Amino acid sequence: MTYVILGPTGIGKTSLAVEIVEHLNCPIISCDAFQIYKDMNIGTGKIMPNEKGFDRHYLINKITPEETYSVKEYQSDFRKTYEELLKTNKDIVVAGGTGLYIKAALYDYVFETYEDDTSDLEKMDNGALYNLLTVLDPESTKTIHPNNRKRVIHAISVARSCAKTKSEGIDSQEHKLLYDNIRFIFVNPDRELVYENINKRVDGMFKAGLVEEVKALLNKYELSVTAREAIGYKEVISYLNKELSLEDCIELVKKRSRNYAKRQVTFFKHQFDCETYNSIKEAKEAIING
RNA sequence: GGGAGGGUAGCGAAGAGGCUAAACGCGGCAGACUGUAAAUCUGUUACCAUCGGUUUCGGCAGUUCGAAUCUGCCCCCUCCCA
Repeated sequence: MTYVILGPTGIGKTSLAVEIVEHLNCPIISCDAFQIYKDMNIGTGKIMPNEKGFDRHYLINKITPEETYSVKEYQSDFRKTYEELLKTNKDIVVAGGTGLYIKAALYDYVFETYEDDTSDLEKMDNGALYNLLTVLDPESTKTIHPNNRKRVIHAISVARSCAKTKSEGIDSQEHKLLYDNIRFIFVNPDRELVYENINKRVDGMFKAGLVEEVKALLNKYELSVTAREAIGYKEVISYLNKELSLEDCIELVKKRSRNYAKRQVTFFKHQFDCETYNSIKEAKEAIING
């Protein structure tokens, strides 16, 4: 059986996963867009080598903060390690907060390889972009909001450089799980509690030396566009650039983490067919008792 | 004690007689999601309700067909001079 543990940031998913994995004696595949980076530890809440369960983890510390990474890469990394582990393990735990990554890994999503320079598109305004999309891939126009530049640009880019347009690609998929025996376990505690945990956790990160970690990171690497998006990192960078006071920086990190947790809940709730539990404890019992 | 400026929805902040249940920002809530996803974007946010209705802009009393906006008194806050 594969247990996919879903839940908003800061509720203790990792420790739950470790307990389960110890109990089941099985590996755990992380699904986290930032724990995949080496040397980004404190801010991502990553498990460390001296902690129990570390050795059972896959897909953490896999790449360097200089590398750009996205769903497509994760999808292939995940499937490779998952299928390999499946050969020798009865159970596998998948845990993480990056919903899209999990979805793309487990469902029949297809990402075509392509290269396209979008600098011409970046210069256009939303209206013009949307008009262009209407010409190149009218179907996509139904699901992408005109203000969502990022997606409009991407859809145009796919339409002009791939064999299929984005909407055609999606149409040709079956929207089915690729693997059998998967249980989606969604831990969804009361909002108030989640926010409280986040606030405490962020304070803890700063006490544990987040600022120092970011300094060291900047020293050692030229951060990639994706790596520098991490909450907790981008704000500390602003602080180091004197664009923010320490106090405002901490508050911002808390706020963005809360907003993020909210979005995660929405995604999990609607994108997966899952069993929902109000607490870590309940989720754990549900898994262990079968 | 003298002078000046203020009190507007959860917070910040516009509005200076009808077009205002009240701009905008933040926060909250809800939602979308197929290549930056810890990203990007949308809706909603006095109260009750389907149309629609009810009560609001420190308080009270006025002026007016009509007041958050004008007048009087009162209560708070900030700054300056004593």
